Amino acid sequence: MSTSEAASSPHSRVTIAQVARRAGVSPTTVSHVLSGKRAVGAATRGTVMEAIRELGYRPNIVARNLRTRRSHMIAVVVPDITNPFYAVLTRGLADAVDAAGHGTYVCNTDGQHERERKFFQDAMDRGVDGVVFASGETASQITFGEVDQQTPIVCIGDQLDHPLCDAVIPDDETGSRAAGSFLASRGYERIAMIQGPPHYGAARTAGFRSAMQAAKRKVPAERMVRGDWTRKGGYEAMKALMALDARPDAVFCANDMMAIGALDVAHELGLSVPEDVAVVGFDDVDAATIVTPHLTTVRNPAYEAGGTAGDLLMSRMSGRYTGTGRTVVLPCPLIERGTA
Amino acid sequence: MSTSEAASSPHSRVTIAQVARRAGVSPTTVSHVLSGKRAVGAATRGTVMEAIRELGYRPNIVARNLRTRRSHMIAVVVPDITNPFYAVLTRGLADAVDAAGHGTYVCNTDGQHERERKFFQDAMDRGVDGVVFASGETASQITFGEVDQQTPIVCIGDQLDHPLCDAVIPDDETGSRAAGSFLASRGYERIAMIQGPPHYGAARTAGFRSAMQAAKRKVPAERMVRGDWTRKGGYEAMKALMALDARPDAVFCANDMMAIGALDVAHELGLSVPEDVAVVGFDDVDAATIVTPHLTTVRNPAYEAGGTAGDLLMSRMSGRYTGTGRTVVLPCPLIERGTA
DNA sequence: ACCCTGAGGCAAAACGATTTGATGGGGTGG
DNA sequence: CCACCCCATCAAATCGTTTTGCCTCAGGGT
Repeated sequence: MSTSEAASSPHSRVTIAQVARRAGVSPTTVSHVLSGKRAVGAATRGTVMEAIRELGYRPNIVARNLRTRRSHMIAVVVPDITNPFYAVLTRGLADAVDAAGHGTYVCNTDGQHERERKFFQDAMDRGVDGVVFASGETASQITFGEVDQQTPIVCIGDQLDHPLCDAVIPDDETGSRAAGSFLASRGYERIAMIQGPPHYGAARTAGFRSAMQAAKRKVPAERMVRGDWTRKGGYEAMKALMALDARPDAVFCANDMMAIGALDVAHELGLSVPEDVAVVGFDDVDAATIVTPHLTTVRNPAYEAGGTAGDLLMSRMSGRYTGTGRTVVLPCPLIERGTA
Repeated sequence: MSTSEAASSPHSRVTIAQVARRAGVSPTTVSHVLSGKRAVGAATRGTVMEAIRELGYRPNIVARNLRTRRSHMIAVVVPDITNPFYAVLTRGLADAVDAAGHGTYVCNTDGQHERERKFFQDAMDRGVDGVVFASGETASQITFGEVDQQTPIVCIGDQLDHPLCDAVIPDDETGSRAAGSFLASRGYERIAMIQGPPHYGAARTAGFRSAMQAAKRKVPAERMVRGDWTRKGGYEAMKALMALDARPDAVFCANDMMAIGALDVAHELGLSVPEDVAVVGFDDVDAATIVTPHLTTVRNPAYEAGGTAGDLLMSRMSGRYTGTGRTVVLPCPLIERGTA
């Protein structure tokens, strides 16, 4: 009894050949009714469909991938999925490509170059159809090695030199300029900035500087300090700032987590925000509206970035676009809330 | 600097056959030096390695997967990767299985049954080596259909009836009891609870009730309200609670986001926490230490849950364990902070 | 001398699909 | 009635590995 029916064949999956035999046709025909790549007679199609249903046939995707050289899988390599920014970005990507039947393979690099390389290689070996690279600002040639000319890559937040990979970059500079101008227009005089670590977040620093210059605010070196993107780093940087002789009356932070650390200091010192000191962040993570008062910040469009990355990828995968690397820049609007 | 051989094959990848030809051996031998499944002479091995290096050979993983019926890929299906709890869980899983060379394929279901099924099917079709299911509390038989007896499944937060799939469940009940007892021991009298939606989070409610009974606190029905896990839901539930004639002096919330919503209400009403009203949450998300005062809560060990899920999976995949479904329960310790 | 064993290697058969070239059959127009 | 073309179908090759069975050659024990 076990040979004849579907449910009774316990562990080996049904193959296309079995369906074909059952329907009294060749495997080719079954394949064609499934893919629709060639016409199949209505009667035959019916018989085949019937057989498929009866046997509970499910195509073996691995075999299909081998033959077609498409995996319908996209790798996204990020520093840490635990970081809300990257989680949202990943979700944006997933939503964008899901409809087309693509899965997303997530790689956490912790920002380590070694792991970035390893995962990139791994993704290539696995035959993913595309990779979106959002880890590290230095999407160097070295990371990718000799890029397989076939599989598209899109870098988020950085522009790779390679002509065949697209880039989506949030407009950090304009956003930061807006933040700076806003603070100046509010009448703050001694405006400081907590930057990212050396070699990181250069655009945010540049935008801020440009705004200060336009507003005729001097920014002495001691008012430009650095943090390591974390809450703790922001806390320490703010501490240093508040110990200055000419205490800043406003602080622009290169990301929200550091801004939250800065607010910790303000609370600790009994300073009221924004009266005694204003704070502006960058990213607009969820936590920005959890802290009190709600954080004024610049929105970093993570979800949209992931989405457009997916679109760029798919336009190349489908062959709809072939050509030199495109760059789409996303606006980063200022969001006024309670801290400035 | 580029190797002349590797670069000369412009777009088609090097196959094992080419390596074999170059080394003057058969593909079989190359495979054996790679896998070590059979002994290979030292000299031959040297020649082969050399050829591999020169040609820049990388094995085609898809082909390997087809033959070996292993994909070294694990699917994790969660409601939403954007939710910090699941992000952390996913990271725990990824870290656990990465060392063994397994990738993680993330599926967002938004809690919709339909998507849960679809992704589960999809994962199976793709030939993943295992799936951890952390979406929905109702990991029903229906979701899985007739489970392929081959590929292991582990459910997080729920115990599936199926005997062959393992479960890791955070001990919600004990944790909630601890929270309840704690509030009682602090002398709060009119203790309320904001539960999850109907049919969800039953264990948390049960633990709380048990604690109330042990502490001889009556909990009238109007003090047991429901939210939908969100901040907004918590806000509204808390509003209702605070409008009661006998206003509660302590509120246990079934998760942190609702607790944060509850705190919003307290602030809005000018009530001081914990003097006027105490609040305790559940989960210990990052935001718990961002809100002021810091949230007293019960820790939900997301990272560990993901990790042990990975371990359970791997022990089955390797054949180290075969047998009926195991259940490991993880403790949820109370973390005292500022709101109670 | 003979058997047995283990090491080292190869040819060929899977794995389960897709794709290509060929083939037969039926209609239509000349 | 023939030429022609299109539709439906099939057999066989292909994708790039792994794995199985077999062969040969050496060496050691009896």
